[in-house]
Amino acid sequence: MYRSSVEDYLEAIFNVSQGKGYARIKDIADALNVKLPSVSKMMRKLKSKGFVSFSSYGKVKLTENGVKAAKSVIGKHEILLKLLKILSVPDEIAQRDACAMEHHLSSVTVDQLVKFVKFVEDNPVKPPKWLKHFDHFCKFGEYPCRDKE
Amino acid sequence: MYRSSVEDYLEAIFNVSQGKGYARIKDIADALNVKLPSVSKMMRKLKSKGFVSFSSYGKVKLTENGVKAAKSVIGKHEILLKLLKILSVPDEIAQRDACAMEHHLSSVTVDQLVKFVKFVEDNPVKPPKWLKHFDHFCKFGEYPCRDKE
DNA sequence: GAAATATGTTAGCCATGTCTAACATTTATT
DNA sequence: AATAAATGTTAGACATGGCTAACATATTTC
Repeated sequence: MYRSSVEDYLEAIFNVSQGKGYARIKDIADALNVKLPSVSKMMRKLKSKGFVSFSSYGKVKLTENGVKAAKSVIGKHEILLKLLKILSVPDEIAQRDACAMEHHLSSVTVDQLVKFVKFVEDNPVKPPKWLKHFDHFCKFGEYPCRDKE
Repeated sequence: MYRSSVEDYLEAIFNVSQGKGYARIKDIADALNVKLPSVSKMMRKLKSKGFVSFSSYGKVKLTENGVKAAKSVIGKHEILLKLLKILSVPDEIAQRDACAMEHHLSSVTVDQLVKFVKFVEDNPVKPPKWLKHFDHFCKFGEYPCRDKE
């Protein structure tokens, strides 16, 4: 596979570090489904970019900037995931697609998605009536009734 | 840039061929913002995959399979574009983001997006009430009124 | 604590897709 | 038709990110 990149690594390191406070090369390799040397190589790059601190055979830790960058990626992932779920994309597929698309979302779009998800989640009526209509529309291909929205 | 790939080329060839019925290497290069040799090289690949027919210094034409593949990419692009526009992402940014994400959408997700867009577009009330509420929510950060959806 | 196992590193290769420079072919211009 | 301009090709380089094989260091386990 050729899709992984700096952002995937940051995300993986962040996730793997939860609790432990650091990541091992192996953890990252497992998380991303790549081999150890690929991780070793990438760590040099990440270090040179100031995203991680680590020395040979040691623990990988995100720097402050690394955490910031990781959170940004994870934020995109989460928001895409929420959107896809709202649109009734099955969980597993939503996960995969969110993962694949997260690198390509501009911040403007992210902002809009955030607003949309908030709009849905904060709606006083849960779930919002129109969403129920959407569910119905998905199942039957037509509106539940001609004058609801 | 490193993001272009077979799918981008197919899309570009399809678009450029509209009307003329074929594409020149230069057209494609301009459309994708790459140099001529990059296109030459990719054409060999596309030809070997059976997506285009073309011979040196000649015209590039999509094969039947090429057209099919191109249309699939373009479909994804369009549906993403529509979704982003519904969510009030500015046109230019929606274009760029749709382009960047189109390669990563699974067909299941595409199906859902198609349904969602259809749900919005076919709604008897135009624009749907909830969408107007969303607009309001975007502008003011709150619902227009406590009992509408 | 010595041997076995697990983890990490280095070196070197592969594939993708980009580029420039040099050369080839077409097409347009005069 | 000869020259100039535009377009296309080839060769060779670079960067990214993946891999295997061989070696190095840690960690277990006995």
